[in-house]
Amino acid sequence: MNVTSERPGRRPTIKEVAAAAGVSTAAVSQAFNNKGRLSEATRRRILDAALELGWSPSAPAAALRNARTRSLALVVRRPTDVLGSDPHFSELITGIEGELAPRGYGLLLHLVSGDREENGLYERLAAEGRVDGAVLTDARDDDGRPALLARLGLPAVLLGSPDDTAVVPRVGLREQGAGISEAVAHLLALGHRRVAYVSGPPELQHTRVRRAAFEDALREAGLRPFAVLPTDFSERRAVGATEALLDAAERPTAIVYANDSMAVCGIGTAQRAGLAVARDVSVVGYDNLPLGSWLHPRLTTVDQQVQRVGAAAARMLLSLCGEPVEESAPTGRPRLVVRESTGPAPG
Amino acid sequence: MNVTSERPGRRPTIKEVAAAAGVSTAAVSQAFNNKGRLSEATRRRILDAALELGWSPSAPAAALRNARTRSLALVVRRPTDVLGSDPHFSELITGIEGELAPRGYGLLLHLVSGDREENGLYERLAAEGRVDGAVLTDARDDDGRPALLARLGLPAVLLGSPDDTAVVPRVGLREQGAGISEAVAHLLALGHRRVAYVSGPPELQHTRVRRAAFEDALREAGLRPFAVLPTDFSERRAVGATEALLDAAERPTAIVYANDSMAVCGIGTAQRAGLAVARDVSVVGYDNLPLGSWLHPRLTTVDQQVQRVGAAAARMLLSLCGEPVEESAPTGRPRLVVRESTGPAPG
DNA sequence: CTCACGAGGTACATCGATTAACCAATCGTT
DNA sequence: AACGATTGGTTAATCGATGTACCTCGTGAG
Repeated sequence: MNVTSERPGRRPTIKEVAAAAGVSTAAVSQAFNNKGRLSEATRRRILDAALELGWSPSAPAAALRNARTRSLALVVRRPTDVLGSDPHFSELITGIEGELAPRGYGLLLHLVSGDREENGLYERLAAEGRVDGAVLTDARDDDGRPALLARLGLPAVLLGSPDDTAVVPRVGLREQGAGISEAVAHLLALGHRRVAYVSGPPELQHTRVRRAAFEDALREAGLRPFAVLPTDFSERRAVGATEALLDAAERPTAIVYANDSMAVCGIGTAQRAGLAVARDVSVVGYDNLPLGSWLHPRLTTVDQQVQRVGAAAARMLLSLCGEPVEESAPTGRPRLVVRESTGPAPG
Repeated sequence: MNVTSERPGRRPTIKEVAAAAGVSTAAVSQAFNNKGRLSEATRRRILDAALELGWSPSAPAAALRNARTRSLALVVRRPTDVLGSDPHFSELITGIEGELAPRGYGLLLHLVSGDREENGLYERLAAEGRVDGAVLTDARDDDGRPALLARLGLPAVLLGSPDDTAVVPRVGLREQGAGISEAVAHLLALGHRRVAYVSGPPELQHTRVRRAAFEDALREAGLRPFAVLPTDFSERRAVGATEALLDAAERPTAIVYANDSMAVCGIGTAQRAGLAVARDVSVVGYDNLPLGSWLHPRLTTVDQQVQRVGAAAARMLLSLCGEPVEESAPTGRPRLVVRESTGPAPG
């Protein structure tokens, strides 16, 4: 461990490694990148010397030379209120990082509050050459980001219904509506007839998909939604929507929420109103956050495997960046997880 | 907008800007860094040309030249089970990013599962010169990271009880135990005498601090803890500890948890056991996650302002990296937030 | 008139790694 | 023995921005 004796902060350079191994810097580079032609003996000697000195190629130098930084951007849009986004993004990041880490890639995380800020950030990241690509979340209708990123020449993937014909490939589970359909079927089988939906922000694409699935599933059973209330995913709106529903003359016997966080708010609101969840009113969430199973009653929800989708998105993006990765689309579809927050329709 | 006509992906370089402005590349650099001596006229001409071409200095090139990347690392250790860490880190990241973004810094986020992996990662980040510094979370007893980072010459701050004499400065609220003391006082005032504590992993430093505060506060009232049960912050252990406590012959009338996530699990467990939280058993959490106020009953908890601490840590670290930032220590101390999960001791 | 000086810029080396082009042995072949 | 091919490397240019040392004017003083 003579490493310890080195003056801290002084990083060794390729030159020193080359000197230590008695070769040229080119040889060192070749040894590390498995290019060129080196005898197994010298290759080993070089790697040993590098290990001894604790050397790794300087990322900025390599990035400058190769025009590739080996890091990807994830920009998280965090509107006014936090609700719902957090655990979702944690899962997503877990999935992404799982693919990046073993390949030596880094994830550059940014939080923004709005449209202009997000776009400006992409411009800057591209102009500065800070990242090789970006993961776009929360596909919106009339989403300007794909075009922007295309113009910037920055590889990207968008999370949403699969569609590889688009400017920017989309990664996600197929049959996005399936989970909601299953949820409605589950409720209908329990005898529910007055079913309401508390949706997310209208501009998000998945809001439309889920809402349509909800309405279609009811229509096929010859029913109409009790109500469909849009929210901005904030606690205030989630609580407000729930209160409005529960205050109705003939209140719904079941409420489906566009995400788990709102469902939790809904459960709290119902309980505060003196109702027993599952017995008086059934609640269904969406996302299958761990949180859902801590509660009493445990939340019936739709699992959409955010983590696996994130991993698939990362692989797709890496592949777009020229990395040798097989880009396996995420298999399966959103699935209902029946727990305790749903029960037979009252009365 | 002749920018649109450019071939995508072809980033302009400083040379082109220099040519466009009719000056040397050195002048362009000086204009952007406010160094050297340039007339106001040429400076403006250069900035205009850069804007026109959409140029920003290449981050890798600048990093190579200056030995500073303008990005910081946050390594999140994510053990077996996720519980508790997620929302906490979301808050932390929010606080950090709020300071980094306006200064053009980036946050490189990594997830690791263990000790060796975390240390190896720091070695690599330092060796590759990928970051200028790192934020260390979850101070542990016998924590090897400060020494490691010092050896690597990588500036760092550690979240925990303030202590700027240490190898690596620590940033956090003062009087870390105050929140727990307040919680115990609150419970005692409500008439509770059998109070239990469900703690976090023993190796974490805050576990010891909070536990000591808990025991001290009870001792001052001439009482002893009903029990102190350690956990690993997992749902399983949180539920298990709660069940053990509630199964006891003379069960505790109040339980204090080392974080909100476990408290939520505890509430669920108590309810499942047929108990009414606040009436039959009081519950106190720690962290003041948004989640706590969605529940019914709303969670009484300790606010430790993770976001503000994160911001302070970021400022401290930026300052260590040579950035002109005033490093204001986070003011205040952990405070009890009384909501609905605590009530008078039963009968 | 000449020289020193400052204002305003420029030329060039440099950061560390990569790679195309090149070169010196060695080997097998006829 | 002579020659092409192969092996195992090396040399030098390059990526884009930055900073030091230097150069060139115009001006004011002596």
